[in-house]
Amino acid sequence: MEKIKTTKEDLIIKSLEIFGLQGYHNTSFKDLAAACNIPSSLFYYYFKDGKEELMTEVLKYVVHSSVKKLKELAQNPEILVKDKLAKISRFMERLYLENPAGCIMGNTTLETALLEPRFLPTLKEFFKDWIEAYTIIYQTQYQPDKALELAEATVQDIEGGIMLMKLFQDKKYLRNALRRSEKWLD
Amino acid sequence: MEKIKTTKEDLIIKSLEIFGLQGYHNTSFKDLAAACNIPSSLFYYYFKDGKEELMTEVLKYVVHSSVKKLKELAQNPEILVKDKLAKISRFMERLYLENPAGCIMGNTTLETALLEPRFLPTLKEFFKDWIEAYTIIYQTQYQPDKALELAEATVQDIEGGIMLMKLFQDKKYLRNALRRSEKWLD
DNA sequence: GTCTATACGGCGATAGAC
DNA sequence: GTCTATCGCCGTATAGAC
Repeated sequence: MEKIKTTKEDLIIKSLEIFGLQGYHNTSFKDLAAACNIPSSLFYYYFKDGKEELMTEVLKYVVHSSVKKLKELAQNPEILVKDKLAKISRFMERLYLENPAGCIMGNTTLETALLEPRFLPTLKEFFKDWIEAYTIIYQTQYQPDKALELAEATVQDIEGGIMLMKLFQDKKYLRNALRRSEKWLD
Repeated sequence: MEKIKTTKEDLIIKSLEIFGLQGYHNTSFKDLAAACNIPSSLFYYYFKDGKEELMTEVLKYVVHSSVKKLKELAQNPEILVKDKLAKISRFMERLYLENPAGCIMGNTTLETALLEPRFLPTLKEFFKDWIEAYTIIYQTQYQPDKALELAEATVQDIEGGIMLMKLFQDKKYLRNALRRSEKWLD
């Protein structure tokens, strides 16, 4: 019988949700503590530098739980190229389509890129890896330069789609972007 | 000799700049007051409901000073269709290419769409008008449905491009999006 | 219209008991 | 590891003199 205890990862996962919904600056330890059912001071035991350190770990968690898997999928030689794009689209739909927060990495980029240098490396890694995953796939039918441009355009289209989806509460913007991303291969 | 006095529009324009750089929640009246060289309490004379009302007027100002002009341009019968797209691209470059804040409407959408219902109508109007402007132009060579989809894709591509430009400090993302927007016509 | 002064709450952060 | 208590600061907002 496992002892039920607070783990760092639990705090990160719950904080991820709250930061996604409310944004970084607008979220207080009181909000996070309420969601985690702990006193807010306990966060300083796990994250001694406070909110900035917590958010850094939240962003790193997102990188490792999403975009790293995307890259593995893109590099997997046992999957047909056409199927890879379909799988990535379904992965995106699972991540974003039912998530009112949208993409926390996009949110945090626009909110903090000019203000919090500590988040930049992780945010850059996220988008770099994401673009790389698409580039790998597009390279099977395009020259490297063209594949990179298509990958960048796809990521931009998707992030813009998540923005419009959040604003208009209409899933078509993300769905259409994913459809367009698949259209480049056949 | 005009008397130098504080006008509501001066406050709005200066606040627009600060909100763009720092975000809505992270900007205090102290920040705004310092930038405007007035005591922060004076904002309550011009905007009795405080920060929320000020931001609402900032967003309305952006709609009227940018996207409304874009629509006029798109509808102007005296300009060649191909030139319209080039003019819009140059308009976008002027607005965003040298602006570290990026697009305040995109920033504010991601930061507040779930939290501040008062901003939603103006944010929606901005993106609706922007998409409409492109739709009008694309309709000269495409069916209405296809023109709308191209317009939505263009706006998504540009907003995603502004995001990546802000993150990587590289103008290519926006430039490429604008180039792609022009590629659909000839 | 513009200012000074201030109330009041909430924030991040720390100390220290258990 | 987890808790209670608390500190000092900064946020929005208001009162009222000029």
